[in-house]
Amino acid sequence: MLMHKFHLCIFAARLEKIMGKTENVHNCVDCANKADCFEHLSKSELMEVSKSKVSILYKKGEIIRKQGTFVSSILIVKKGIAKVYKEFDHAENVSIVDFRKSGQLIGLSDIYNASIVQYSVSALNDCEVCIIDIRLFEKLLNSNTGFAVDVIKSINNQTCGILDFHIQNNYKQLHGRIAHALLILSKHVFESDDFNIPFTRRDFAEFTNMSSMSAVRILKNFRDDHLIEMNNGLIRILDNEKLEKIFKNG
Amino acid sequence: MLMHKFHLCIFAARLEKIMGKTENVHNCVDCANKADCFEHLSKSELMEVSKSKVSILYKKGEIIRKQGTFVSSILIVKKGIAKVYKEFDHAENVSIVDFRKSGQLIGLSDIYNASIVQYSVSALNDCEVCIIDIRLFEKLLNSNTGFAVDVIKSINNQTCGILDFHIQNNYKQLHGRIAHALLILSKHVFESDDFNIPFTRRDFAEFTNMSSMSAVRILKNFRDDHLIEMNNGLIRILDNEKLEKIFKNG
DNA sequence: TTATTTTCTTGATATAAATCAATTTAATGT
DNA sequence: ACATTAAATTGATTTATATCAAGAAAATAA
Repeated sequence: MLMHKFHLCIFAARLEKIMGKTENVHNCVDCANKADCFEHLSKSELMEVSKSKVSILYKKGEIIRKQGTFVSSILIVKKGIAKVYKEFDHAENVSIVDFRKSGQLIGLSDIYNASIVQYSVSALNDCEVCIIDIRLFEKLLNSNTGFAVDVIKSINNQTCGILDFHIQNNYKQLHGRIAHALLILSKHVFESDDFNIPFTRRDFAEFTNMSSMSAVRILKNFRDDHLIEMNNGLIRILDNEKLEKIFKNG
Repeated sequence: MLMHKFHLCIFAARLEKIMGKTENVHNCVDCANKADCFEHLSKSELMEVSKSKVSILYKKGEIIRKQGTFVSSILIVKKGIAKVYKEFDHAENVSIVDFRKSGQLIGLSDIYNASIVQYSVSALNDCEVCIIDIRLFEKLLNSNTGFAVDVIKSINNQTCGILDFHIQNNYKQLHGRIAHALLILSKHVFESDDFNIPFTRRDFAEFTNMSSMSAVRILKNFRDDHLIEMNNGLIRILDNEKLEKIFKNG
């Protein structure tokens, strides 16, 4: 039933694009979830974005963008949390690169760089995503310095954290890695000490580069030691300081 | 003796800056090792860079930029190869992030991002480095869209490769990692199948995140199997295909 | 040059983490 | 509500890699 409703939504959005409807339901000018860099666009530039963008709903687990396809757009997460991940060996192995939430951009690293999508993206929970033609995005970059500067800011902000996470991961052993992941999730992704989200043991494993059995064991350790609580999907951080300590000590 | 000469060089360059000398020996307009993004600057903009930049010589092993200090400049490698690395636990542990060579920029990821230097940089061999005030760099970004676009291009180009290397590293075991490192060094850093450079076993270990003993063992394996040759500092790749295979199979 | 420190090398041992295997629990589709 | 598939769990075993230790070689300083 829900599935059905969902497909209708996608269909409607796609139809809108196909039909060349010039007025979107959601107007970029008044959008509350605008990415930071769009603040520097003029009203007319925003109108141009409004006219050419589409907004799509993705159901939990759906693939939003597939590694290896041609780059054609920049995405902006409006609702939900998207998971950015790298596939290896024909998707047999996966490494989660980052998470993106409301107001955050996806695909910035493809601009003027690769014509091929470098990372797959899927919906961790139900997501609403705005899709902007990359040619429009690049046109705006070429005509608006304030915008370009803000895009540089966004890129640096994103990659700095990601690279750091993965480099640190290399240096830590399992307990430190899971502690790190929990801290990142609570402080930067969900921004709360408890979060109810379909974040599986496997996601933990793919985020921290370990086997899912190891992730299970360590999460169990943490639960036994009352550092966290885990009940049917809800994760709650009970002892931030101890997690920080475990993270720091490797 | 050489040391002495070197210190004089640095001193001269620093003196030049202090004295406010308006003509540098090396003029940015005619510089052959310009970073790509400088190609889009006008002659007057390049003259401005020329006037305010300094060119410094660093001896093999010297620290060019130290993690944790305040960001004040963007660096351009003119000669030699610089090593960008992250320090952990008060520099007891180190992870090499990237290498930069002639025409490549250092510090792009700090622009409009962190006020604190994120990675240390040292000279792998003798280096000549141009130092540009970050305020001038940011001023140019704000006034020249072509320049901003080229900087985005450079940033994406750099970070894409770095992130990929480190994510893949997490997934591979020792042989695969060393093979990967050798391929990166020969194809992208030194751009030759043999290179004579002070690249120690420890550098290999810090680049691929393993103990230096493991690096020694695996390099020995590779030498015994005639995949590489190593004699007093010279490294020569003998069998690219086999290395590729080892890299791919993990 | 000799002395001294650092890096390299190798074997033996310890340990962390993956893999294998088998069961339980939860999620999903019909 | 049932059947089916997928995810979580746990113990036993194996494997990869780090650590320890001690000597050789090389680089650097005196």
